[in-house]
Amino acid sequence: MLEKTYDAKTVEPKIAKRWEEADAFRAGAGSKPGAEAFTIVIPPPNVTGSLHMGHALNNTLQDILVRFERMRGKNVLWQPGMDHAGIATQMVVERQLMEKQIHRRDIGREEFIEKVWEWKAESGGAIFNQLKRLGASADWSRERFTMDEGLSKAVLEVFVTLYKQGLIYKDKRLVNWDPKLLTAISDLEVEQHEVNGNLWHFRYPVEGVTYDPENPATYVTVATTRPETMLGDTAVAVHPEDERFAKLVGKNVILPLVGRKIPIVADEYSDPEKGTGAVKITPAHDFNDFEVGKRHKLRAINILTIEAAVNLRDNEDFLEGLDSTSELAATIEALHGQDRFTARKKVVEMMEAGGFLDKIEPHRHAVPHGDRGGVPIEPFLTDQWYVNAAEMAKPAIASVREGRTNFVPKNWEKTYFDWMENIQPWCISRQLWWGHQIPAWYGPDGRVFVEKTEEEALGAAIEYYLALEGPWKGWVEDKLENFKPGEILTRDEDVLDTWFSSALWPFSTLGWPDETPELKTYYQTDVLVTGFDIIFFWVARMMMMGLHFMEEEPFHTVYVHALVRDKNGAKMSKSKGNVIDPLELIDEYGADALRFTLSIMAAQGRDVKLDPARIAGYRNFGTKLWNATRFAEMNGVARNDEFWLQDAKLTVNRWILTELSRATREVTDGIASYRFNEAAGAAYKFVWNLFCDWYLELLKPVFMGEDEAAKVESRAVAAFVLDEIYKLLHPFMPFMTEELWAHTAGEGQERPTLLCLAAWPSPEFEDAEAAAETNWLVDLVSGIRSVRSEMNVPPAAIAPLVIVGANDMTKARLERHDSAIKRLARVGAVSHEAAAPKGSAQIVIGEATACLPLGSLINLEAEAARLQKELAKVTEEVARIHKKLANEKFVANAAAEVVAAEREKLVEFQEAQEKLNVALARVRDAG
RNA sequence: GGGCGUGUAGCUCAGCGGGAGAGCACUGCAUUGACAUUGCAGGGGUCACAGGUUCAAUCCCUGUCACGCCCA
Repeated sequence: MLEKTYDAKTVEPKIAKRWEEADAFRAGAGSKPGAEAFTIVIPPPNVTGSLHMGHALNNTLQDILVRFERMRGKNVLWQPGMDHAGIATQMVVERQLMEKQIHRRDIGREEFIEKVWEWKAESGGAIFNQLKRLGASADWSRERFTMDEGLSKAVLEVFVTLYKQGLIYKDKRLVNWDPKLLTAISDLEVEQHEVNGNLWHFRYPVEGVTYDPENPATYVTVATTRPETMLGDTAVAVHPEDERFAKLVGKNVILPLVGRKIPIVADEYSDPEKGTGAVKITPAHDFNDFEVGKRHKLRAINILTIEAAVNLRDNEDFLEGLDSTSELAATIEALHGQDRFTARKKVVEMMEAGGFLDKIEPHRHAVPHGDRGGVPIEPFLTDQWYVNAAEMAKPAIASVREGRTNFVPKNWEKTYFDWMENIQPWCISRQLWWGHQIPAWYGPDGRVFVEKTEEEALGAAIEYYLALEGPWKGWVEDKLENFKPGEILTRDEDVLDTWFSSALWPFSTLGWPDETPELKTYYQTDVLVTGFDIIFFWVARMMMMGLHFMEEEPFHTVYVHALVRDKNGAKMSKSKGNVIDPLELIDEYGADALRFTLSIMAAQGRDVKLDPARIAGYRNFGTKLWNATRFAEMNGVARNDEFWLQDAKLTVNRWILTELSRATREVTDGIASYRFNEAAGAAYKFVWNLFCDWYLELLKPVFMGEDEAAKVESRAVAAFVLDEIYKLLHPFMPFMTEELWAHTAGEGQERPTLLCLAAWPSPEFEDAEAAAETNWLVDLVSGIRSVRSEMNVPPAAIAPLVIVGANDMTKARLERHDSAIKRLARVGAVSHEAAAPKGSAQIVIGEATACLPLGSLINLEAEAARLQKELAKVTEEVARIHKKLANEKFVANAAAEVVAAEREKLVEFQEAQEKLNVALARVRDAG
């Protein structure tokens, strides 16, 4: 016998163990030979990560698909794994070392990387156990990590191939530089933060005239949000059509504090409406200025160190072309080595002291911040490696355009296209230690050799230098003769962006570049389930890499789910303190309740606002099913393979089987079309509102009755329907359903298979007549209950039921369901009369009127009011439909079946109207 | 500024061309028999606003207002 309530805490670990021991999630588990493959690769969580609500939703949806397809007999692989999260992981380990006062540079690269692996072995991948607690049925035996040997091999292969194809190259450009983490980051890793700043207005004196702050003709005023960058200014730009400055174009101004002569150029970048209309140009420290600089062949003078401190002394770029004046010396003395924010204050002070500060305006603007380091990023001129993303995007755009890969919901395509069509070169090098070190080696003259191994690079280098009649030939020969070939090349220190390896995930995890059987079977994968926030980071890049190296899209469908927010719609964030920990929810309500809530709320195109009260509600749903099983068990419901469902005779049984078919179709279609909320909703309604509320209630009189054949049939049917319910709910509530499945195997019997490997239901049974009859019964019972409640009839009171105007079919139905009606509607003897007895409450049901002679219990006035209200409603309907049908245009234009349906409705409402009129007259008579 | 999305019951949300729905909350009644993590019954909505298309609009189109997100 089942316990009274389901205890998730004890059942979940037990079931998890059972799955594990059965190896139930192994790729292809339970499938027939030659079955169609179904593959999902997990969006690899960060090795430093722990389960948050986004993961919970993401993995619940994947698990639903995977469990569903597994039960449908497909050869399923859900490929799990993690990415190495270059910056995040390095930060974690560095922080640990700092606690021991160790900087990574103290121990060197090799030892540091060892420390990272140690950290990973100890605390990395905690998220997998959390995913298991959620019930995720991935093939854990195939877990992959982007830094694994195999995946690293794939990274090398891809890098070298793309380099040789000219799609990866090294370039000197402005990058987003994180001065805290000391690495370049990609555009996508930059967040814009609105901050309160200032617009400082500086006056730059025009060359050749005496500067006079009172005379605007002697200077140009520029406005800037970053005063310290003025040290690197190499021009002032004005709009070509701005007449105010027309005469100045071509002249020079003298950069205050520095003394550099810089030109005034005409460039459309300058916005006459903004600031003063003139803008200072610092090509080395601003992306827009960099472009202006290119157009006007301006110098780019870098005046910052990698830590974003001012760098002037001994800075050749800066000093070039400057006279060593005392002003310059003072500037260098005051600013060299100052942090950018300190320097900003000082520059402003010095400008003010020199009379060059015009005014300061408060100004709110967006400042780019690194998403990991959290400090403002610096546009910084460095050498980095890039992928020619524009070229690789072309086939990836075509795939979506031509429908070989589809976004669900479709509107995300637009986001994808917008980004892909304006894509910038992808900066893939990072100045970190943790990651895939770039397979590039530099020769003595700086020439780069890109190969998979150092040996190959060396081979290529030797071949190159020996063939070259130049100064390095002898040098190389010397190294070779003295057994020091290792000194010929120096490896590039940088590593690759983590997303570079993640982009290979759908095929690198399957063994590529080797031609493994897994690769052959499971690529192309089927659907990628992910949040919209990584469409750019990840989805787009997988598309590019998959198409380039596999010549086939990595997946045919991208299902994009929403964000999980708190119940007020706010994004969950640590700073707001509104984060809900899914593990706490699992502890409190069980994994099934959390999963069911997330899936029933996962409507396409809308965020999930999660209120824990909802989870409690869906936990109750589980309890309901649990108790339904318990009830069944108490009444001898058990699997009976000898009973042939088509032989069922009782209307209730034929009805529930019909409804089961309907629910099965709804759940199946819902999952298959990624409408998880509809699938879950259909299952919920069927189980609670049909199976529990009506079917089991209708069986009670059967089980308490004398008809043994009816009992045998009902036990068999109820057992069958429960089995099918477990299956339908299994993708949503895997733990409880698996437990119930095992529990209901039958005395001393075992199920031939775990539920997670059982065959998905297929709807077959249909009996429209049984369905109609049961609907009638439900209407009758509900009607009587309503009246009783409104008349305040005590539940214990039993009234006789008198039927007026019943036809033969209704009479037969009343007889068939006699005991059920008596029990559920709490009525006594059922009889037929020509007219309603005096003092009756009356319920119109089809062609008949059901009367409850309540005698003294009835309040005639209240009953009259009740009937009046109902009559008013029906009359309104009659009028509405009447008007509609009287409209010739409606009859002429509307679909024939719509018109027919309206006519039918009209007849029904008119009948009800008549009956109600009679009933009302009867009540008034009695009064 | 560009793009995407959302305004439906007190709250959270489905529905998206032909009779306004769910869960929670609320009100009344019910407690030895599957389940109080329950049952039965009930109250509650000019479906943001204004136009338009249509025989018919919560649903389609246009505009307005409000809110959210992404990109500049």
